[in-house]
Amino acid sequence: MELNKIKKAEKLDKNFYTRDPLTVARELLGKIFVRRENGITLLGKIVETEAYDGATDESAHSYNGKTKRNAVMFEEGGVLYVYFTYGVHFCANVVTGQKDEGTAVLLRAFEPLNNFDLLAERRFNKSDITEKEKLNLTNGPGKICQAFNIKRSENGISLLGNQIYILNSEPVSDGMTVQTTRIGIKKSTELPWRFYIRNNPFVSKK
DNA sequence: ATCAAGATTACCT
DNA sequence: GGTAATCTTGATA
Repeated sequence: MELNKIKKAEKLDKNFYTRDPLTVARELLGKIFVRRENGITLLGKIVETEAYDGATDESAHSYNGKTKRNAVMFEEGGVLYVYFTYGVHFCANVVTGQKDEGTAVLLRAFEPLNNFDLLAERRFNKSDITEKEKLNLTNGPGKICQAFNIKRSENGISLLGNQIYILNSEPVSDGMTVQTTRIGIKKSTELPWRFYIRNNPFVSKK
């Protein structure tokens, strides 16, 4: 079965994460995000990402330097940066680069691969969902965190541990990769730092 | 102490 | 297409 093959893939290592955020954002497409809790393993294929770089990018949380909120973003690549926004949602980022650079990749959408009942319970308070609702499980940064139970307590967690990590996969070809401008920001809107897999139905927006 | 804004989502017309 | 929901943080005083 396909899932068994995925589970045997290798965990992405430190060297993957300590590169620049644009490269990591591009290469994270197609990789398998793993969330383990209480013996349950949730799997999601990463289909949409955005890069943020505090050095030049006014929309990055890290642009104005380190604060209590964004401190994790300044750690060495390979940890998870989780923040709370609009009083409602959490968003999860993969921290990239070297220590004190303040770079990260926002995880914007997954294609869910297993445990659809649990994901549906968390998102819609029911396990039976329509095909349309299935597409709405993890097609946005806040939805990912709700479905995969990522919250404050996961901020700063290492991606090299066994609770949350990412598995390698075949690279997504250039032809299947779309690079465009980011969503939901008001500054640095011209930067083409968003990546998604072409024609994937779980991407948050065309 | 006060206040505005926010890397969003769901629901309304 | 418009907007309410809901709360934490960081800036300013």
